[in-house]
Amino acid sequence: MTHGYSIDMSTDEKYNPKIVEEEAQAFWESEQTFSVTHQSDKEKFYCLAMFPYPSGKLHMGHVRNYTITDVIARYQRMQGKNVLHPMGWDAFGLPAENAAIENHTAPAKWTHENIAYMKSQLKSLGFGIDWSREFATCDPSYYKWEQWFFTKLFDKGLVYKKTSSVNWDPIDETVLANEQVIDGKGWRSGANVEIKEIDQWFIRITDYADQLLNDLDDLEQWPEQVKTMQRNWIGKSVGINIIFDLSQTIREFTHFDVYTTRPDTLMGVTYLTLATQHPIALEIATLNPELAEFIDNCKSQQVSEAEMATMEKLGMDTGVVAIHPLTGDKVPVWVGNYVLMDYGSGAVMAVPGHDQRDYEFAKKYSLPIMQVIQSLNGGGIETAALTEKGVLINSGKYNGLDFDTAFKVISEDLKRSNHGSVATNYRLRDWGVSRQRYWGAPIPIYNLAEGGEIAVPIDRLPVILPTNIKMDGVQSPLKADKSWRKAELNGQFVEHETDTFDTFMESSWYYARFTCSDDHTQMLDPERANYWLPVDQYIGGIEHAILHLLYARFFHKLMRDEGLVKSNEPFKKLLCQGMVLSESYYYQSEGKKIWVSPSKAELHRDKYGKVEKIIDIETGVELTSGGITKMSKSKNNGVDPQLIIDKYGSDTVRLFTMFASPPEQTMEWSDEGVSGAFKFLKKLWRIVHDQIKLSNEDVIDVSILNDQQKYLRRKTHETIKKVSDDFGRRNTFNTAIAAVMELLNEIPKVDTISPQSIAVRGEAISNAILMLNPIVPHICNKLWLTLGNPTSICEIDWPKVDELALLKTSSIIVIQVNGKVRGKIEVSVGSNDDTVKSQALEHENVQKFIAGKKVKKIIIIPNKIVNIVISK
RNA sequence: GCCAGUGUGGUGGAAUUGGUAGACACACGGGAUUCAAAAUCCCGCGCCCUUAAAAGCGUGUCGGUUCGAGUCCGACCACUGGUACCA
Repeated sequence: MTHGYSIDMSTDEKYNPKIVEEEAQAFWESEQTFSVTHQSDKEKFYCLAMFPYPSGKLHMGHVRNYTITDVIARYQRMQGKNVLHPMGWDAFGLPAENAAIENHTAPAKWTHENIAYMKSQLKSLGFGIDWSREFATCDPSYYKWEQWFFTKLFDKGLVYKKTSSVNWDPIDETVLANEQVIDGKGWRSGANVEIKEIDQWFIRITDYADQLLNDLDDLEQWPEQVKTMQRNWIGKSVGINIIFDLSQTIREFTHFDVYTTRPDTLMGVTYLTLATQHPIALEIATLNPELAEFIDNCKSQQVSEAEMATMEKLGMDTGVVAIHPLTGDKVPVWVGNYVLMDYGSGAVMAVPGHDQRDYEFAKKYSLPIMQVIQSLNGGGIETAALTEKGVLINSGKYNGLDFDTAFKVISEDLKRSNHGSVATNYRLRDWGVSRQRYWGAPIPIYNLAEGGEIAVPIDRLPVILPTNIKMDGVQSPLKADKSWRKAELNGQFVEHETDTFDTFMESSWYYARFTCSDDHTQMLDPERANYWLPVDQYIGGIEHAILHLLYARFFHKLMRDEGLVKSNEPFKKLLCQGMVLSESYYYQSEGKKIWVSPSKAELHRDKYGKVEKIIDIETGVELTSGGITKMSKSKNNGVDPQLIIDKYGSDTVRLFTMFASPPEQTMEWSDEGVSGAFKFLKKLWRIVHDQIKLSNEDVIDVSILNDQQKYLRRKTHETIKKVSDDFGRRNTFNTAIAAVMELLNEIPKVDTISPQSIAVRGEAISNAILMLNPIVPHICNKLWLTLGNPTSICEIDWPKVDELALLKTSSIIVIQVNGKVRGKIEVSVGSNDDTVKSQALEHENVQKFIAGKKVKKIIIIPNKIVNIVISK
């Protein structure tokens, strides 16, 4: 270590984090402090962090996430609750396959090594975790129950197989994840990625769309932004399915459907667009080589929504026309690359006058644009589509109708002629759970020789993933292993399904399994699951706001309907923490940016403390700041938590992480901030050791306290009040820490001689230690004993506010003139408004501003502000 | 593109319900202690004018509501997360 200590301090008075932390951790381990069992007589609190993917070692995001969780868990424990704080591993996934190819090892080996290392790191950070409940999702004893549950869903008809699109790498002959497609090319092969249609398994989440939407209203302790995102994602809309007849029959096709939420614009339809894979489009293409070529070219695109929405929209006239269901007019039918066959009916109606994307498409291909809605401010459609709702024009008998009436009348007319009906639609699509990958839970299905599928019988579960394999990056070892695929059922040959589950399956129910992970006879033990669930506080990254949280909510409802749990929702209170950022630095070399780790950058500041020069300490090269960005490999700006733990100890890392910013915001890493946190812990250590030297036996007698002593007592209890609110309700640990720092800064203002002063100081210090305990538990564990307390701080309750200590006799009131601060006065608490008014008007500086002006009115906010409003 | 956020001193951030903008820290400057340094302690620290006090300006930009706006409303700019196969 590079830090010095006061020379006059004896050995045990030095703050040595290594000794203090090892001692505390050994104590918790030997006492089994954090192992819990369900006790129906005690109030429970289930505190859960999103479990980590075992990628190798902990990163700062993990440290932040698990520190927040641990602080809340320890705080709730001090409230006397039975706190469950478990941990496990989200162990299946793509990175293990990539690492396996790179290192020529099996994904299982890599994963288990990572788990062992990361577990040791979590222990060294002093998190109060009940490790007896630990599991990894790649354990057959875990995914067995997931497979069992899937077969239940299969029996209930909630599971089905259908064709859907994937990114296909034609060189590696493999399916690519969206993140493996870079600029339209496969990341490994560099081949142009194509869209391919394959058969996949789906779970009917859309059957639960209404529940998932409506139950959001019951989640009072979820951030509003997350609920809004989920509502928009589910995207419930009421519209009309409209049938367009073809003017001529194409093979067996006489018509097709489109869905619209704007039937009021139906008279403005000037063309219709089919997906390139629409059966009618494919049929027309057999006789139209030009169209066939267009459709073929459209294959070279990706499946991601962002890509679909931003790519150039291309289309082609099929030459076929459809009949407008209201007017009987002929409407041209186009094929477009921006309509996907997977979603909805694979066809859309285009109203370029009132939809911006249609407008741009119509301009590009010189298609007619019609205005059928009148603008409120009289605007036309010369430069852009008019998307607001309004009164219908150019719509024949519908002219003059507003949106609601037009919707009703037009839908009735369509219904009468059997050309449409009102329909509720969701943006949400069914959950595709098939992955054409190896490192996942095998989907428990037998494919029958004569076609069709059945669920693997319960007595044959789990379908075990072979782990002794080699990966080459081309084909999944599961698909390649012919003997694994073979199976026999009732004397018939059947084949195991070779697709594995989406890893969101495992992360959708792990929180429930933690309540009873030792039960190998059933998926969940109802007694324990219903005692602990729902999770009282769930904590994880905002990046999971939609997918993970929606799938987990869905799974919970599925488990409820299977009779496994009683609650409707899995997570009562949700906290989404922000990302961890750090400064990045680079220099230019041969036109390329070479990124240098922040640990190698030396900052030179001017006399105002502003950075004026950055030097690479290894090469002496001058560096440029690349800004503060998310810690990443590509910018070489990651900070390894282990290095900081080794240098300063876990308490310093925990303190800095909690102090740097409130949990929901992004957190910026700063080496100076870390050493500041360490400095504070040394100060805390010294304050306690100075106090015990004062050797005082007196207890506080409130009747004999002087003003100074009363002030410190009030500060102590104000701080307890604030910190309790910050921990329990607001989850703002940064302001809680700041409040304790303020309290400690007040202590030196009280003398060290009078016994009552020493007692009041002692009260402030003891409470500060208790309040800091959830954040920096190792040092508090030690200092609590140093203060002479006989029992461990783990057994002590959270401090209580003495309301009498909070009473004040006077308060400072700000005087404003026309909203600007012009002075301050001290008034006794309970003064009447007239007294306050006259005192305010007499204030010398205020007089300067109101002299010769007419006072129009005076606004009084009790104990805070007097605002004198004068004419200008 | 679409959905959801964020923007405050040199820096991280505070201001919880529309009521003193900058708490608490970091950095920096000055001082004490020291043979010297580290560590520690004390003082100062939004900008501008100034010996000082007072005034003026100031929460991404422009506009609005209000006695009073960082906070509410409208428009815009920049950045971030998600966008269904990264987890």
